[in-house]
Amino acid sequence: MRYVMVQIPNTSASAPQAPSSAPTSADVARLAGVSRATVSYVLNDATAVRISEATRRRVREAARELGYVPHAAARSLRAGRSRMVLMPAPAIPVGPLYSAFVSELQGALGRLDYTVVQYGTAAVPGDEAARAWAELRPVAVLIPGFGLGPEGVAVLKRSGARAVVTLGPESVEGAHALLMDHGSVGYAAAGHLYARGRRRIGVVVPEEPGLGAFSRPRLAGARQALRGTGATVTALPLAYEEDSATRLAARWPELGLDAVFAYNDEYAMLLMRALQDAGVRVPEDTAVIGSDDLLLGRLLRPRLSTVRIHLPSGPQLAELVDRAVSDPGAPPETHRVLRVSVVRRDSS
Amino acid sequence: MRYVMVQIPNTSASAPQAPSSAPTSADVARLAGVSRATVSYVLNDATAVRISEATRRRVREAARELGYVPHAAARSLRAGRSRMVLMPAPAIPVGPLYSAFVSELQGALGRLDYTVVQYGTAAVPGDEAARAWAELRPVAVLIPGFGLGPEGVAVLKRSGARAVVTLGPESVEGAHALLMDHGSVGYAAAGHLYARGRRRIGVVVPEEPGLGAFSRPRLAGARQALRGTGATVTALPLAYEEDSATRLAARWPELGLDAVFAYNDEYAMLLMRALQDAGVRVPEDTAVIGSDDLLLGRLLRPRLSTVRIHLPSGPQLAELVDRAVSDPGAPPETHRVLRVSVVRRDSS
DNA sequence: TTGAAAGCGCTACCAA
DNA sequence: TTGGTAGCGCTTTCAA
Repeated sequence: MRYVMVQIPNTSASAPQAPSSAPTSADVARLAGVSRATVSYVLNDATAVRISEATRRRVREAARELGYVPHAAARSLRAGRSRMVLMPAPAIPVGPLYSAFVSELQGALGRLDYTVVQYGTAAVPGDEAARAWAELRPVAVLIPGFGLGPEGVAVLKRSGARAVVTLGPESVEGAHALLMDHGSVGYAAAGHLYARGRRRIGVVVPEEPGLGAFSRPRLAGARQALRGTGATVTALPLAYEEDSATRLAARWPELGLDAVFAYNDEYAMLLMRALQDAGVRVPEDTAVIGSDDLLLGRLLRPRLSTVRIHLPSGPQLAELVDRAVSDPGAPPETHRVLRVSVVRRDSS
Repeated sequence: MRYVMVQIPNTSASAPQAPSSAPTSADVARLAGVSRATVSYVLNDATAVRISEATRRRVREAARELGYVPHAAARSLRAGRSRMVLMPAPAIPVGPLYSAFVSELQGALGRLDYTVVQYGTAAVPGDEAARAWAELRPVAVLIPGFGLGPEGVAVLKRSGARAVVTLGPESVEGAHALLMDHGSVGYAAAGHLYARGRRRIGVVVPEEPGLGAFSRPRLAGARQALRGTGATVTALPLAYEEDSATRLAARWPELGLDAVFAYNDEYAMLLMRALQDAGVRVPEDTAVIGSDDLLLGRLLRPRLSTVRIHLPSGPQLAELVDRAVSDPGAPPETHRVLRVSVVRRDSS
């Protein structure tokens, strides 16, 4: 006859509250000497049932003692819905403007009792990614940028997302849209330069991949602002490196430009320095304007003119999300949220 | 006799695949004419069972047709574990350095088949937040910054987190630690200034809340570098605004400093401009050094000296996480990951 | 005032 | 090769 070693599971009676695994509401119930239902009532402050104060205390005490933490997945599985708002993290590093916006938005949604989660998207193409997001069954999805097609929206909605909101250059069929038309940035910049008497205008287009989504519309906006005026627009590819700026500045005489919209303040600072080093006077020979109104831009001499960009307020967007969640049947709203204003300093 | 209008639920036989709710594996099974078990086998490419090619195709076809997306919560509830790595989003807007690091890390973890999720923490105090994170039952938690106590770590572990890793200034009982000792930044900066012959050294301390976690150790590091040398260290509160810098620069003569470590390149640029405007010559009267090696710092004249900070590589950290998850019993590792090097340019 | 039990969607064991 | 089924942790009727 042979004997076999058997490992006794440590949830046996001999080890009442083994720390090997997370305590469940059943554990709490056992310790408090009540049913699981009662535990649920107490911990969720259910108003429909009346539980004696003594029982409440016992349950709370037991939960605290065990370090009970409810299981969100189990809860939302049972409930059929969650309070998770999913937001794919932008693939490219994004500036302080956007960071502040996201942070404010998270706060506002948190106050409405949503849990905001940024999904580390990496570089998965649109409708593929939508499936991954849908697996989490978020109640709402906020998608910065673009790359999501109507098909992706449908996947999300079919899997229970009650609100899909895109924050990007164009609206997508079936989703709410916060239109951030970067064309207006280029439009404002070019309009300003034209008003200052400039007629041969360069527009910096970053070579960094991933910025095309912003730079293309900005260039197009500049073109549109000058359409029919006789002024010219020249696209100027530029990498975010000193070398690249130096090379571009060296070509300046042959380009014959009298102004440049440099995509944003960082590229503007880079280019302006290179131009000055190459003997181009700013703003006399060439006017320069950036965007984003970074503090650092004000430190240069001449102080950098810029296009200030106003993103929507967090509470405002949170409100939209909440409304959409409450009434998923409502037709998609489209808001143009990117407001823009020119801040003229000394470089233009 | 009275009649009552009854709304026929659209999951009835008359509407086989109503889009009202997300299709489940049972729906797929029904459409394919197989059992739910078979659906699970096919869609998960289970190797333990052999399913005929014809059946596989039928199942796949049905899933595609219904737009079936598996329910992650149900899956991990059943499995008892998830592949979610949770990372609280830092409360304060953080620079490109850190963004790049996070992005790289996400990629690396993604390649190891983890799902990275940034939890919008807002400003919940440490051990309170830990409970919220624990509700999601992540398999690992990466905590940037600090503010989490041993109690929080325990909560996370008890609720199933197999790896808890802190990325911050000090290690926490029970958790793996990637020690990012910002003292070394101050140490390197002050050491450099001393080696350049400076003896009365200012250290900028940002007034912005939330930066204290970085600025305090940097200041302390500078003090430590100069301990016993006879050189002095003066803390210089500075807000990230032109006014504040102007006021500080106005006090410069009375401060009698011959060098300043300006927290980082941004504050350094701000202060250097103000100093120059106030007639202080850089580096002759006062040497200036920042940190982070921003491109923009090279654009100033004199070019800004800086302390370059090297964060750990994403794959390296991903490896650590994966190891910790595989072997949760292993003792916590502590790695000093913040490497630092001085880049001298013209301002020091 | 409390408890028993069903069931959310999924996977894995065991039988057929 | 496929199906039946238990059960993960939770909430919520319905009964007692």
